[in-house]
Amino acid sequence: MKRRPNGVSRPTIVDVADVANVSRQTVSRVLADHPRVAPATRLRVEAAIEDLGYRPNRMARALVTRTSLTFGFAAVDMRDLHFGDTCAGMQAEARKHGYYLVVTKLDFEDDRGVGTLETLLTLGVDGIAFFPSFMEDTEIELFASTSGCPVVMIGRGSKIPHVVSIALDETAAADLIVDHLVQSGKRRIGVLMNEMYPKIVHDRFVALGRAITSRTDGVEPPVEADYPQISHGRDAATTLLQRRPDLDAIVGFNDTMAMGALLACHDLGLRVPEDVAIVGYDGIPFGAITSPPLTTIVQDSIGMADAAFKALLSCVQDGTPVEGEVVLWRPELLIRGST
Amino acid sequence: MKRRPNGVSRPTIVDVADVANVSRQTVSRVLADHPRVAPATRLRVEAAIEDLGYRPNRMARALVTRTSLTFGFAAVDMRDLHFGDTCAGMQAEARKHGYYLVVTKLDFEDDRGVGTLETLLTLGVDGIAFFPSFMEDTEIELFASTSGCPVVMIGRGSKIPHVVSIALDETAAADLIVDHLVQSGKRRIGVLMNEMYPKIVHDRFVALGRAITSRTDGVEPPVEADYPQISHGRDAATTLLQRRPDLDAIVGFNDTMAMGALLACHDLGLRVPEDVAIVGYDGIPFGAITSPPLTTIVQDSIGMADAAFKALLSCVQDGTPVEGEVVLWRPELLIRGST
DNA sequence: CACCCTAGAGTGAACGTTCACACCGTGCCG
DNA sequence: CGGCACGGTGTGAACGTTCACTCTAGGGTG
Repeated sequence: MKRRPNGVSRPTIVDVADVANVSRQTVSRVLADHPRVAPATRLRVEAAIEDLGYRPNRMARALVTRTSLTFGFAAVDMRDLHFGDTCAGMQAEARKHGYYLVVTKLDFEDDRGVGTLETLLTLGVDGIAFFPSFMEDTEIELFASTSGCPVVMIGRGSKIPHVVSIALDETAAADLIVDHLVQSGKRRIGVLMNEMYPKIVHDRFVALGRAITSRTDGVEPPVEADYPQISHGRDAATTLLQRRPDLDAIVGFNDTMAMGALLACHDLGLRVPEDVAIVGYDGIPFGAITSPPLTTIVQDSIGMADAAFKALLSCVQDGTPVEGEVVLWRPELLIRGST
Repeated sequence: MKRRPNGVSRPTIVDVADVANVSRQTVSRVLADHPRVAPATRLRVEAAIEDLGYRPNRMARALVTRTSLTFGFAAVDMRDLHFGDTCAGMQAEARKHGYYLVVTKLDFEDDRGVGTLETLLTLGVDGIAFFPSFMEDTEIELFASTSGCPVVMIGRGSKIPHVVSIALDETAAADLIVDHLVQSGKRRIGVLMNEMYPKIVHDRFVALGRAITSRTDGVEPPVEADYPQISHGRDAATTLLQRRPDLDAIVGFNDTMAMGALLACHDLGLRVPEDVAIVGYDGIPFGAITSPPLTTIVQDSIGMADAAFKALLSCVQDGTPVEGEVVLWRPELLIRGST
């Protein structure tokens, strides 16, 4: 048996076999619910398993089956509620299908995140879902093509070979926001980004820029680009509003940033939404209880998680290689008091 | 090489050995930075590794070394910011020491969580840290004593054999809160709990009850116990305040619950803190931006995470069995506008 | 010159499991 | 009654790695 730091050893399949007076293979068959085991034998084996408190070693199993029934999930920060919800959604789905989810923080310093994904591979996961916060598309493609397992990217709608991309339709989302703001009479729209997720930010920023220029044609300088060095939305928004006091609307990269902008407006004595309207992304619960409550683009994190899991599962089960597919998610604008 | 669903195979140590014209053992020595390898050979092996994109298989390695350099972490919900911060802290610490953290959701339905921890074991982790949301102490003891690896419990200060407990000093925290409320002239204190984490709730509830009875001696019915069926603090607080309109203070199990109570007061036209004072636990960032901002017991999630990691690491390195130790964390009351 | 030591490299076994195959006995069919 | 199918079980090999040991060549020492 296995000797471990606390002095206890875990029994192996051979220990069970000895107790039940059968061969390892018979125990293995019982574990796999194989039909050709005599009922009496099965009972003896099950008793031995119970007695010894035996649990199969998934690593040894994975080594020979080349399948660990484990998927990897990686994001920069699980406390971000959009990432967290997606993670929880995948976890639930995995559980339903007998899979296990190994979750890890995606680390910028670790080769922009590729190193983290590589580590997941060495851990033997059967597939990987991740948010591409820092990685270049070419890096992702290289990783996916050498990974030996299906790879799903969430949050960015680029078409990358060997990768399934699941993402919000940023163009549609930007259109929803800008249409709404323009209808509310807003014309000078500022955009508040966040350097934490440059790759996701980029698409969103570009989409908003396009939507703004196309809607507010020539009336006013259409967009104020801002990649703040400071992560906190409050400071970023304060800086932005001091530099551009004529702004009448601010779109935050996510709800947290937008809530920072809300505070900045309070600080500066600006009324929301009369002086400045504010919009966020994600639809986190806290956004409902700010004053005024936050207008936001709701992301269907659970739906995306389901789609991600199913993509991984079908690849693994069919053995079909991933071809590079983009699944766009339809955004929904939840209009509340801040606009 | 390894055949996988996307048709790509990952090279093994033997592939590297073949390319570099050495034996597997020599490659293994290069990987382990063994001194007795000729410089020329080392270079050849490193080139082969780079060429093939080889990464060692941690499962195979763990199988023979009986060490995976991996710790498991489990909590009910990573989106809870206290759990999330602790997780992030452990992840950072693990990374520093060359360890990998496998994170998982603790599932009530899975044998009250024990099943989840068992699965972590079958995955081959060298140690486990977890929040004991549903498990009975006896179950935890049984698990720990048969686990074969060090086990750290965070969030509950029970002395359990074979388990290191790291927890907030609930008595001290309750004293801080109640002293402060009494000094502010409050006498009828309601307590708002949350059925999601019954085991943590219990200690907190008991500590608050003791503190309240000892401070508000006989003047008024001292404590209103409430284990709401509804998880949302707003509903729970509304119910509580309708049933006990005489309450002049509410303590929430965590900041999220307390924020719900804040909303309930707004709903009912009660002024905070004049009519009802509100206190939470955890010190999450959103608590700073409510109106009024939330008074709260700050938990040092990162410090606890460090302590948990170090406990696991020293057990693994020294091979010393865990004896059952309780580490209490000193609470800090952050007084803001809600009291 | 015999001896031993050491640097550098390789070989078989083991970790805990499953896969492919072989084996044996029994019952049914022709 | 011979043959065959099949239920039930066991055995060797393999998965990818490291450990413990062995081997070889060369150099220093007495």
